[in-house]
Amino acid sequence: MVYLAKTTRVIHICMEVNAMINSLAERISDSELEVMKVLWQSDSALSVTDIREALQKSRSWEATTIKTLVSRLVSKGAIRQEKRNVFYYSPLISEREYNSWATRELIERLYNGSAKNMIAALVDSESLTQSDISELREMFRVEE
Amino acid sequence: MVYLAKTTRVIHICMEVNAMINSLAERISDSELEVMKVLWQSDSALSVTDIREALQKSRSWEATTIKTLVSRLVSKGAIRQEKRNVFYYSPLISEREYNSWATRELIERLYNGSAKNMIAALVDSESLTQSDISELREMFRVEE
DNA sequence: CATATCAGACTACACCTGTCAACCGTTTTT
DNA sequence: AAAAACGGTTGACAGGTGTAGTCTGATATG
Repeated sequence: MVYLAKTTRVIHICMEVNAMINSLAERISDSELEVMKVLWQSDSALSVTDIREALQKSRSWEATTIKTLVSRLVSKGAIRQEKRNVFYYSPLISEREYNSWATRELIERLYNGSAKNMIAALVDSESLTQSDISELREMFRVEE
Repeated sequence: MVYLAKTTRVIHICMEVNAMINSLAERISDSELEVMKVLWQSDSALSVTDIREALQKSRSWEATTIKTLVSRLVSKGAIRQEKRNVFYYSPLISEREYNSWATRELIERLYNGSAKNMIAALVDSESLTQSDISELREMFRVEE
């Protein structure tokens, strides 16, 4: 994990570039992820209020809590803020990228880097429903 | 994640029971996992010294560090200690169980609970090698 | 037996995370 | 214009994590 204590502007820019190039050097925490999901879901940038509104149902967070999460995501280079009247936030890393990064990380951590091992484990831990399996079978039949 | 603010003894016992029944309510951290892996690899219980020896190559941790990790794992109910001359430790949760629990958790977190979505993502992020794919195809052909 | 060694307990400390309150300036409402 | 509401910044605090030092009692060794 990379620690960026006192980020100067320069370092900040580097982080952004970095985030774009190899998608994120730091983990996104559970709560932060909730915020990311909201941003990913929206096609335009959102303000804190927007985010809060979107989360109303699932999480009853105070506005400050969301603000904190958002700030942390900015420091991590996961999202970008853009000043209009108010700050608007949008992701710097796509859900797709993040998911596959995180999945890869898990595979590294637990399955010795072998995706196949993971899938095999899923199959024989009976975590897959019958319909999962048939869809997967379909998928692998078509894929070449 | 379950937070137990002021844990009373009772709650603590519940946690332990819980850990045994449905294998672990708390996450195992990265460093802790290294220790778990060593224990999983061995068929007999190990002392801290044994663990340290096994980790010699990969991690140059001080003995106290390992002891700390081991203690934390004991509190979490992930391993058990057994007094001989010295304490010997062995897993309470199997690697298999842990892996599939953690994988499930990731699927919940990122793929809306659908294992199929995760696998699909892996496939189209090109994280799978050609040989992974053929092995998987094999696997799904045989599975019924 | 005396000393050197070591295992285990306790403590520590910085950083991360979850959650929020207080304060402060700007914008909107009365 | 005064008051209310809102957005942003700072600070906070408890619990988790990475990593390790110190102390104390047991064990091994001369």
